[in-house]
Amino acid sequence: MDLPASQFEREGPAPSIIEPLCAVFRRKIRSDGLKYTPERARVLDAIIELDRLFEADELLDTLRRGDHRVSKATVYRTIRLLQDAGIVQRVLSDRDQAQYQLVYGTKPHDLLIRLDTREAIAIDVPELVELRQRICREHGLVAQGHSFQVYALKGAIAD
Amino acid sequence: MDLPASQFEREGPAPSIIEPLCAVFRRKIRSDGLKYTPERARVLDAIIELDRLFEADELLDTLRRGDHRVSKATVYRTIRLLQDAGIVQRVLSDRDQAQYQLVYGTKPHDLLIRLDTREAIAIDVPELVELRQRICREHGLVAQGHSFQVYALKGAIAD
DNA sequence: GTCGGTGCAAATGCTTTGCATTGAT
DNA sequence: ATCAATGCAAAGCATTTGCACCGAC
Repeated sequence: MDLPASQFEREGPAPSIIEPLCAVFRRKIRSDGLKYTPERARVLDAIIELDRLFEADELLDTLRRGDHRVSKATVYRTIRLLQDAGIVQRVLSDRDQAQYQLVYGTKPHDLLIRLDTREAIAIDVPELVELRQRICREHGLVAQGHSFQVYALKGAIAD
Repeated sequence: MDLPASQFEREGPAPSIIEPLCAVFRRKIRSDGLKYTPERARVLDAIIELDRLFEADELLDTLRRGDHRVSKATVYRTIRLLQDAGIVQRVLSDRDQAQYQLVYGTKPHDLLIRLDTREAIAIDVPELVELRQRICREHGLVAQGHSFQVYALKGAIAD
């Protein structure tokens, strides 16, 4: 597991436990007058298979292991399409490579991250919704989502 | 400087309202057997003058407006030094250019980020400290820091 | 006088783009 | 048959690095 991410609440179509993601993607692609190609399907498959934060690079590696190769250019182009479709989101990061995650149909995660093991534990902090509303109101804005990570250690001194 | 995916409380020397930041920087630089040059001083000045999240680019622009120019290479090299000194920290971001902020002697900043303009506003949310303590206690851990960002829009529908 | 620092330009490394060919519809 | 998609290689950017000269100590 790697560094966290911003999670946004989704708007738009329902989470859809029934409809597979690839179908959602295909529908969106076609409704834009574009074509649903095997390469695009494979990129999405690789993302689903990875099932965690990913970088374009890792996707490329995963895809290379398959029978059919997908070019770097297509991987980047597909990531962009998936972002436009609301299926993938670029996450906040302090690394040099962009990081993405699958977000379609997920709730926002708040994370508790162990600095020693880098383990990330999903936590539920309902009061943050109210908190962020209050903050936004004070600035004349409307909250769309949030990201909260707590960093911790086992048996440390501070705090 | 790898860990901080976010905002941590500083350890080490006191926040120092008396001692100017440049003096802190100079002391650190010299204690490492390095040299405190006018260029390095000017970069730190520019950061202090900007007084907000910044990108290397903006720093360069600010510096160009002055009489003495500082090269791009030196700006990047100095940012790295300032990170090592714990004066500047790279922040989580989903942009293409890295973003940094002054952190020396400051409390962790929580951020309010406008999704439309990408503007990041530092906010103070003191209750998060207590919140994170509670969360950590429930997991038998000790909090070391946290990261909180709220994403918002002007006059949007949701929330 | 010594090293380390600076500016410049070249090199990197991630990401995007132009173009000729291929393929989904 | 059409028009978008693909793969490749080249181009674009942000950032880093090599090197000759410069300056803090």
